[in-house]
Amino acid sequence: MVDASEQSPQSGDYVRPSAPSTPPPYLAVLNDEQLKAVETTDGPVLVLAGAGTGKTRVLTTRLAYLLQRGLAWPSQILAVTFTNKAAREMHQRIGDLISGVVEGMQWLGTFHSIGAKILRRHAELVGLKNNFTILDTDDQIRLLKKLIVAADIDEKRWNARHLVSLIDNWKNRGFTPEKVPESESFTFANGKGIELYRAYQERLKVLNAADFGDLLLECITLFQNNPDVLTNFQKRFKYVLVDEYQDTNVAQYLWLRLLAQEYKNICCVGDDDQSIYGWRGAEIDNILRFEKDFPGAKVIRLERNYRSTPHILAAASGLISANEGRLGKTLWTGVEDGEKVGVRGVWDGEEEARVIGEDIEAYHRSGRSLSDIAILVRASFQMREFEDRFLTLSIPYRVVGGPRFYERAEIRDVLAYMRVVAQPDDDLAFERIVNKPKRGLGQAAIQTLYNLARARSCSLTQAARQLLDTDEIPRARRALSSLIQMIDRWAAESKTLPHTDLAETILEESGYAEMLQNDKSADAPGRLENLKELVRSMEQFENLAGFLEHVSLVMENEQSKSDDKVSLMTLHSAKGLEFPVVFLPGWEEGLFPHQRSLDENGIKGLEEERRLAYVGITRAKEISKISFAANRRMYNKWSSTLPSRFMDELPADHVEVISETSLYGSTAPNTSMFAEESGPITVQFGGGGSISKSGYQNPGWRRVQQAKRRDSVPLIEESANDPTASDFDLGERVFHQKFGYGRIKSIYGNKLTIEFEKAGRKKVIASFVERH
DNA sequence: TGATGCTGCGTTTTT
DNA sequence: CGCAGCATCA
Repeated sequence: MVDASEQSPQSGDYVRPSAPSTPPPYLAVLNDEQLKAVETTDGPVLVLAGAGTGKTRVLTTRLAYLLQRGLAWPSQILAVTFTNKAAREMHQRIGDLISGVVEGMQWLGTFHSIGAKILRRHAELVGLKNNFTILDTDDQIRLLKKLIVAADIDEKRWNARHLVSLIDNWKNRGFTPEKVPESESFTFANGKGIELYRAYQERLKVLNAADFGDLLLECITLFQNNPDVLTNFQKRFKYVLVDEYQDTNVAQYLWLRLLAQEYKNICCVGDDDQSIYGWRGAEIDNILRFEKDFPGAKVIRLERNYRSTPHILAAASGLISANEGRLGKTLWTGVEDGEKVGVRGVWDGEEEARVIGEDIEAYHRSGRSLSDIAILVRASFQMREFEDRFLTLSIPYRVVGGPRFYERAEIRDVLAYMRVVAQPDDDLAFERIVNKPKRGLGQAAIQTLYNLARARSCSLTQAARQLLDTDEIPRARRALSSLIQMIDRWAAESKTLPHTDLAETILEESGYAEMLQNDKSADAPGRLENLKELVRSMEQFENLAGFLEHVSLVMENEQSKSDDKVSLMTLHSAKGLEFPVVFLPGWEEGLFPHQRSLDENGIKGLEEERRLAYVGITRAKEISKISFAANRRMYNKWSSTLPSRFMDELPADHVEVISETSLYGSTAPNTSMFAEESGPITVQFGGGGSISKSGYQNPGWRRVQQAKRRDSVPLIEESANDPTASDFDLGERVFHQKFGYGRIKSIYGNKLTIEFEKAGRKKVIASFVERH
């Protein structure tokens, strides 16, 4: 075990105890723990890398070290990441460290790209051809919809989207149809779920296609059924490196374990406190269990933080310590002082946006770049108010993680043409283009095609070829024939023609370009422009297959970071980023932690939400400002909200209450600083989650419990749209816990303006005052 | 084949 | 409330 005590917070600069005679320069920049993580090359290693502790540096240096010490050839190292961005960054940085070696690193990439690579080499062993298509969620839904209808199941009751997530879930957990547990077999359409899963897998084989889950699961199947193939890979990979291990799912774990079996030199880097993707299959237990899963594992903690100020670190650490299931780390920094984490209550979302906007303007005036500033929200609907505000203030901003290029309809259409050319059995692509542009191949013709394909269990293009030899479809025959001829011609040309030229040919000959040119709608020119962009982007690829692989595996969403703009994004997409100034709005019960997370996943959900909060705070280098609104409009209904329980979990010493408004009173001391313990309390979101069993005892939590007990019926207050909804009258004399006696001057929904005898005019929530 | 009206849904998102 | 997806009709 590694003892963090070895390096005390005081020893900022240190001398390594037994430095090798000539330490390579790239090792000299590491601290003790980092160095240990790099030099511990034998056996399983878990590097627990807290936020901002130099994780990427360790990963890349370790790679460089392995290579430079001659411990492995570039081709003998398997290095996996989750995102293309991370893979690219690693690639880049290794190249910077040692030139000329990166080209040989064929096994550096995302789980999915490497899975696809392995699968393509041995596709025939799992019933695919090596040019198989990779389907995205959209394709999956369309395919499953058909299977559901074909199985005579009411698609409205049991919708395809739901089944897709079930199947994905099974695949994430490493279940082929045979292995799905009995207990889960009835979760869809009274037990037909598994049948559909099986039918879906069969259909994929006919279509010569794999979905994302298959890229790993089929790999595992391949390894299990073909020991020789597995052995071959095991012997190849002398070293295995895994980034963001806390995000791995069960299938990925199994995959890794199989591959690392021979040498057992597996190094996983991650942070259990930053596991925020449980909802899409990430299994936090993978990292928690590491030492059990890999006997003899060494655990190295990176705890020195190079990003944030002590207050920010302490606030985040205090918050996350409320979680039970964690390995535990103590982050520290050599940096001195800095601002406390700001916490601010506002009236509503609009005010929140206004106040943050003012702050941003002030920071900007005092010389900060806008690109130093980020606003991190829990849910994307929160972005709107900020966008509105930024527009009126003309503050330039960028939304990170918007709609994606490859998801646009016109792009998908043209890609479908290319898919059919590259892989004629790709029915989903064929269906997409068969009558686009319109060529008179309507419902009836397609149905005939479809029936034949099903009967022969072949693909649509194969069925089409057979149909053309008959008199089955007299009317559409000519159109179908010419379409098939076109596809054949393109397929032939694809062997000689550069793929960009082919793309242009397809655009012209298919009539797709013409269709857009004749389209008079406002966005048609933009679509054409997108298509040109698509063709341009193909240039950097060697061939059509390479390009298509890229498209299906890389949902690129790069933005030029160079402009000076405020960043607006969700907490999820902020992971891995850092900003000098971070605003964290919307810390309200029900929104954050999100009610749904609590309802569906109980305490596990709550802990994941808390990790999300931790991720949010730790994005900040210098300044971090949290806020919550007392009222929030969702789906155009006003609701009063309670401050997030996470607010209560921030250690008071590291928090500063910013109270420009006298919303809840300004003198509230520490922990339960915002809540009025008196007065009837309404909570926005309903539902009694299974979390009530939890042992959470903080004030915020207790308040929610109280509220639930008090009025067991409606937890949702939705009357506020109606200006007369409050049961107070104008001019009525009321009493407020904090402000004393006063008279109501105006009423809007549950907001009252009251002229207090001592405190003056204040806006308060109706439920916080009582008649007098 | 296109337009129209209705219903249901509304957290996070990569590959 | 606003939107997407569907069904229905002309």
